[in-house]
Amino acid sequence: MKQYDSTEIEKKWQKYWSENNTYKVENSVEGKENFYALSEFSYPSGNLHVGHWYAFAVPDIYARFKRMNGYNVLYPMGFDAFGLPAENAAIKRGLDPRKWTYENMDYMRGQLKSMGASFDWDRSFATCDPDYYKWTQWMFTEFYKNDLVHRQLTKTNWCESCKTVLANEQVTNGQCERCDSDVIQKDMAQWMLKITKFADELIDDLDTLDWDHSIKQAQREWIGRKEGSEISFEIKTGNRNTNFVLLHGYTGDSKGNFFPEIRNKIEEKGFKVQCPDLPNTENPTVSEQVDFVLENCDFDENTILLGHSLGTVVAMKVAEKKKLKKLILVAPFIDGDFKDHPRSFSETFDYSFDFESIQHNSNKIIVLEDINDVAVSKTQIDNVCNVLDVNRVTTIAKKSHFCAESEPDVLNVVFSKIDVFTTRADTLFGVTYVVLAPEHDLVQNLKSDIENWDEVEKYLDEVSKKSDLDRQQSKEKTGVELRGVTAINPATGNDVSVWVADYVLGHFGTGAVMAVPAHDERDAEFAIKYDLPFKFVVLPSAGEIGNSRQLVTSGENAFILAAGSTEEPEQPKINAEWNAMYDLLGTLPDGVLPIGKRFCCTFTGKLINATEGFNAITTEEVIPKITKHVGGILKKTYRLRDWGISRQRYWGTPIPMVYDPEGKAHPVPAEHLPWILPDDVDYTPDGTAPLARSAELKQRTIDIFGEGWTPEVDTMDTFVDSSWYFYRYLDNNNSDNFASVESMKSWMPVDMYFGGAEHTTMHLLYSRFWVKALHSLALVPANEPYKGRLNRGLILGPDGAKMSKSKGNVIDPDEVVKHVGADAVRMYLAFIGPFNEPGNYPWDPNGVVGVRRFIERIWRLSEQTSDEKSSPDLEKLVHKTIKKVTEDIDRLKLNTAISSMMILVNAAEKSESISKTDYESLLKMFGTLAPHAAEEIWQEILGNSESIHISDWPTYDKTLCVDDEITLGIQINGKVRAEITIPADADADDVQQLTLKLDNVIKWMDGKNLKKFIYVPGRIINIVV
RNA sequence: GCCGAGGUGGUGGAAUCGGUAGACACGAGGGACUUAAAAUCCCUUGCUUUCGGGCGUGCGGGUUCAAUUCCCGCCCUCGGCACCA
Repeated sequence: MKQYDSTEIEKKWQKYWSENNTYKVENSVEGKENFYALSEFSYPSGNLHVGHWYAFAVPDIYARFKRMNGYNVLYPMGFDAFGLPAENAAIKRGLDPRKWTYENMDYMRGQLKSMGASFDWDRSFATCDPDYYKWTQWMFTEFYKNDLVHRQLTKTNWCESCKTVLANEQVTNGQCERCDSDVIQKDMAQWMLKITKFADELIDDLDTLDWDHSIKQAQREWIGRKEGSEISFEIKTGNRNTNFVLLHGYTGDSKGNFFPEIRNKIEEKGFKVQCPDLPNTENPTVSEQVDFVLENCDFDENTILLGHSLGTVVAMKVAEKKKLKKLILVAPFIDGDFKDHPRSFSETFDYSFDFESIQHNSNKIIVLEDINDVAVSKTQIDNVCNVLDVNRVTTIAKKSHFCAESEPDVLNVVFSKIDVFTTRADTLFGVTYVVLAPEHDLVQNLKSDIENWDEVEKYLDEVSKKSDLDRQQSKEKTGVELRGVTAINPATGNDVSVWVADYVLGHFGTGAVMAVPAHDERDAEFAIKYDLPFKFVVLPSAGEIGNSRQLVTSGENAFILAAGSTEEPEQPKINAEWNAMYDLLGTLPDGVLPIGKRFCCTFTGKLINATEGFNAITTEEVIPKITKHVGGILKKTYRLRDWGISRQRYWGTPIPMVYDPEGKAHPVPAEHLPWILPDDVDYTPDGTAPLARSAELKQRTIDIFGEGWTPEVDTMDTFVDSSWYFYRYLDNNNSDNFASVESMKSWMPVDMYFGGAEHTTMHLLYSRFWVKALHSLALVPANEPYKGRLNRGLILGPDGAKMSKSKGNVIDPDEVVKHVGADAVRMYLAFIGPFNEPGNYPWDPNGVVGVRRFIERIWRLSEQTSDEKSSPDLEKLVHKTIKKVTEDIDRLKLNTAISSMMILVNAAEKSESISKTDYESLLKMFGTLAPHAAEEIWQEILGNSESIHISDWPTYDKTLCVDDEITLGIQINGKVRAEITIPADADADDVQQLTLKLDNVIKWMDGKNLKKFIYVPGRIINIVV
């Protein structure tokens, strides 16, 4: 018979399938249900490795299984072709990234075809095709129009080596995940996608997905929803003599909406506020306004002077002459350089200032800048800051140019309060101090009130020198008190001290915490070190003493002890604070100590030796009550932050935005999409965006939009490209839409999505967000992309270590295919371990040869086929095997599916012959794993004329899957001592009689009396003596 | 520290509504065929043993006629989160 020549037949059938369109998929087929199987598409790195085979060839087995089971199966393939590695590799080799990428894709397509996978190549595409990124850009502009995208000045993760911004997900332990160099924080204007808007949905909708529990859990933790309260602590600064003068801007007056909230607040607190109507507001001259203020307003060294817009010019002129406590400049300027403004102020405004006097007279100067300001440019603010030593607060106003009735950032500068986030509002009565993160804006804003500023500044300096990693690892807590600043506990009205310490993180919650050392270990540590007081909150609760931990003090300090301390607490004493709590809760606390130098209470709330007779109340009940009582709000916070997608790189989707001469951003209209990536660019990275160097892009923008318009020059994070690619397979030639609604309705959501575990909190989360965003704009029917998800494991080198060139343990699949054939490689990878559980499996070169042997045995078994029926035993085994293989492939337990086929082949070889029908059943199952060999046998040896891969899956006869006779183990006192073969439906009494007659049984019963006879049909016999 | 998954021969792994632990394969040992090798085929292969048996699914307890499987307490590995208030 013919030898099995894998190289020859694989080439032959790959050609045949391609010519016969065997794997062509229609969007719908009469009488068939659609099934969308998807593998994460690949990056065109230039060469296929074993991981690609595991990712694509093994799921192909499942796709074929579903197809033969009557589904219309889509199993597509494309390329995620934009991105850093392509660009870096291209730079290294001095090639054009475009050419390099497309050449790689051509080469890899050939390699992918060698897998014998059932991809429908007509549906393929690459994300760098203008036809594709046109839609990426279109979606982005739709998001922009619907407030799902905004531009923001943010601290970004910057990799100095890659010269680009990284997403949080791309930073591991403060290092770049690609090149391991330290990531630094850099302030940059970034385009942000508002993923946080969907944070709740992204968590809650996980419940509707058929994913592994641990993948869902990882996403939940990544999003990191915390429910708690946001509570304000007012700051007491200055004294009763503090007074305010507020100066409005051009065309303004003291009524209208000139900071009404701020004026109310000032008055509420009993401070004097003067808010004059400046004369001639429609057409002012600076001298008349300044004179008016000097004549009509009272100033002293306790005056805080605030000016807004044109009012800042007046304010500065006033400050030349008056000594002030503070000068607050909201959107200031010191020149009349306004474009397109109805009035040039240069005519009547004198822009010569005596900056030295202003500086000298003003104890402190604060400048507020709105990054979206339409009236005052960044350059104008820069000019102010260059000549004056100011505290510059850059922010986003509620309304451009700080024109809203309520401008919280202005209020914050005038009247500071500390907003804290806490999940334990029930411990509010136990707050003994408040801590700000070193990055907190207030630290700078309170500068003039802080008596020990030198010390604070020194501390901030030290902290800024620490890397994130250092900060995490430093064991000892450090911090500095802000002397002269006091916060007020809103629950008690008591003063508490304010500290700055780096154990509070700037990026979580509000960047400030209320410290409750008695109920928080970190606060306790800090309080002990700096000798801060402890106050304990005990709710009358039904906690158990067994779960409790005692707190005892020694001297002034408190320590937390484990349960079981024998210290006897003294009788509780209720003080004023606890009475306040009682009033609020309507029930008396169990008890509160300190008494003398000893404290005692529990974490769970049950006081040891508690006064009896109080109603229990839970933390959950208390939190909303206390929060409401102090005017706080219940709030959720998330670990997840908005997704910054701007990259200062060349090889990516251009962000389709342009800026008008005022610098305001506009989306590129749909008719100009795709907004083509220019190719007249020197893309060598230098930290600025390569697109800024394109003359063509600049000219194109001017030609389309007009003189003075400039293009956005950043490109998008590649995770954007891959956030919607699964739609494009459905309808990849559609030029009117990214995919037709009908095609999305018939295929989406993806039934089974195969991919790597590393994407759990990146691609998998981003694309879920993307689909939800599209869904919220009614652009797609379903609101989740993937119904099923399977994370695959990793294929390790033969030494059990991760494959890497440096370790020399890399397996080249092309080499192995040459040696044993693609079929053996596919099957080996399926056999290596369960595909439905992500484990890491070492590549065993002998193992793949063993699988090749199995393929040859099936090949040779074709000689044993006969027109006669198989022997009854073999026939039964065939049906049992069909049942087992069907169930196992369906569950993606491919390893046991293969093993049961091996058992069948072992038995068939020993048998005289196997019926042609039975052999064909085996061959069909085998064909999912080894498509080429199966096709060759099917058509060339067995003489069938149609492809085996479009045949129907074999069926099994249930009655042939059960045995008439079964062999059971016999246990004596739980130990297996004998076995017996009996009819499957044997009567229990008969079984007992037969069993007790067996020699081995008699021997092991050793003459003892039978106490109990247990017979579990089909399972076990156990004799108890 | 918190959350999740897991720990079974020399190796990958099988068997979990509690019921003969180690299927299948790799490796190893022995044999057949061969001048020889490759290939192929057959046998053995958890450890131990005085050949009766004893011990064995990370460790220690428990429940049960019976535990890899269920319960309690630990240890270890991997993954996620982490000075998260």
